[in-house]
Amino acid sequence: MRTDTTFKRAFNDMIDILRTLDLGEELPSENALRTQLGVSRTTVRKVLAGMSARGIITSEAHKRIMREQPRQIERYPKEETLAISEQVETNFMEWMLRDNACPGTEINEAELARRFGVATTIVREFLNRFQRYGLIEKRQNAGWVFKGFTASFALELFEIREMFEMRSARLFATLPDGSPVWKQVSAMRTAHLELLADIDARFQDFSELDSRFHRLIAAVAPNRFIESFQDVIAIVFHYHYQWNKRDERTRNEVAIREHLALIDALESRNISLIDRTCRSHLTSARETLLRSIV
Amino acid sequence: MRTDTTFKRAFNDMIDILRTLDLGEELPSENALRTQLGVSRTTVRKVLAGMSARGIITSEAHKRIMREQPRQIERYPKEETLAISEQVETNFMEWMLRDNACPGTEINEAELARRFGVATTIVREFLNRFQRYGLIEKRQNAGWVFKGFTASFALELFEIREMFEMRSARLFATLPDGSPVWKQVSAMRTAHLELLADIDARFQDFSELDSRFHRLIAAVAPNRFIESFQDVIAIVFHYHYQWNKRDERTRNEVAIREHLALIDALESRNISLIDRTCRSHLTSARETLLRSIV
DNA sequence: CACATGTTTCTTATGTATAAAAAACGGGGG
DNA sequence: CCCCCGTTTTTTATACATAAGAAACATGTG
Repeated sequence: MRTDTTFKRAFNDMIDILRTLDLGEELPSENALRTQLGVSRTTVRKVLAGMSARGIITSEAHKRIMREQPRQIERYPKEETLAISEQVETNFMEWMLRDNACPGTEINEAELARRFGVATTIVREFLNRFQRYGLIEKRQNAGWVFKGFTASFALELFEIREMFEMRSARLFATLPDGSPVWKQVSAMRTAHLELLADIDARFQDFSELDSRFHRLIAAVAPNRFIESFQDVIAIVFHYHYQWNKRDERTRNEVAIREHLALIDALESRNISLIDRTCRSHLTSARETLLRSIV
Repeated sequence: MRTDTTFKRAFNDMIDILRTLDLGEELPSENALRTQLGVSRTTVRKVLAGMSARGIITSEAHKRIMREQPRQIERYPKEETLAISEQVETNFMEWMLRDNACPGTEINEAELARRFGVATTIVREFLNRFQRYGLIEKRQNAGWVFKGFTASFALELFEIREMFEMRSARLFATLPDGSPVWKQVSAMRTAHLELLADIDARFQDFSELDSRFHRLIAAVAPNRFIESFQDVIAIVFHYHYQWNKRDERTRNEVAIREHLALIDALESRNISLIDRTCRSHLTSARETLLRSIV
């Protein structure tokens, strides 16, 4: 009943590993592969068996040899490497953000399960996890209510975000020169500059950089609740902007420049400058989001 | 497969409703009872059928009459009125806070299900919901890790709590005289004074009052993420202090006095006084919690 | 004896089944 | 036509089943 997405993902990854080997070369041990692929040895063995069956490697006694370069053709398609629970997330976000989904809509576990073609258990599990994002609410012995991806959602989200982010940014002013964080900040600046230099081609890479940037700032003083809130922000932005591409290039370019200003401010250790720069970035991000909600 | 806890709870509640009626009096309509009991009409009818079967009421055509006062004996025991998912919560919190459960302990869905005598589905569902409290973490394709009810958990919790609470408390300074909130604040003071007057007998009632007090403060400017965080606080305090009774009376009395001081401060609209009083209460609550963790 | 591979056992991810509860439907009386 | 009650349909809460994956155990080889 369980899908073999872990196997398929590992299989695809193994192709990349094999491509680094020469013909006739001996493969790493199962345990080494286990670490490289990040799966259990059981799955490693299944992958190796698959490679054997395709004639890509040969398994002699206690020895596996590269026989033939695997071709990209052999890869499993991306969809088959996603666990059902991940597909449900995508399906649901799409339903919510792209289709109808006006505030107050009742969410029906059974119907979603039918629509997505999965078991109710999975939908239920997803909704239970998704609850923490503040977009749905459960009613006892009945279904869920969708509260809407509304302006007030965005405002509440940003109120918290501002509290958290200002708290972390301010802490930078007190960070000693020797802290390893400064190196990461500096690397972050480089990454931003590189993206900016090639913005026309790479503007879509910003989303991931954005998330990494804000996580770096928060990580200056770890707090599990703040980190968990960043998951909320990440998922909201990821999916929302995935279906709202308006002005994407401009939007991202503006944000990059704001990030660079904030990096300068952090390095200056000037607390009032940090405050101003950080708040202005958040205000601008909030306005951008609000404008795109309508 | 599903338990009939909703029915049993409604049945017990119905006994209380029937006790307000005279013998021979006609019962309210099914719809009216539905609202009073907060369940579906299906369940109301099941309850009525049960009452009929016991001879407590008679059902003539389109008319139900009180026949006999129900006795308390007829009540279902409390345990049978709790949904399995609620029992699992209690069981789990008990396992976590009272039994072993040191940081890093691996949590095994299957084993917990066996231990609690329930289906794995339910345990899984519970863990998924419980994840947001920041005490457990999931590892892909494997079990969960208990992060420990540690000092750092308490510190992180209180860092957020302070941010949120100070934010709300400060807003009181700008609240107009006519705001209905002031009535609620004043009622809150009365409730505290009453509890204080009878502290020796009622000190255990504080926990619930505490939660209501902090929710009232937060409600001055509703934010779903803050409200959701208060659930975290509520559950942590509820269960933790349920098994840590040391100094309970003193602890609660101190907190009541701090609440009263905060109420005075709020009413004064003096922002620096509010700040000071609020922070000092939170500091004291934090220290109390830290002391009880050891 | 350290580490690699082969084998067995246990756990998780996901589907299916079903009683309980909710919701929808429908007829009848004031 | 609105509300009440009887009936039917749909959905949720919970149990159980099973393939995939992880972990534990066993055996072999340099």
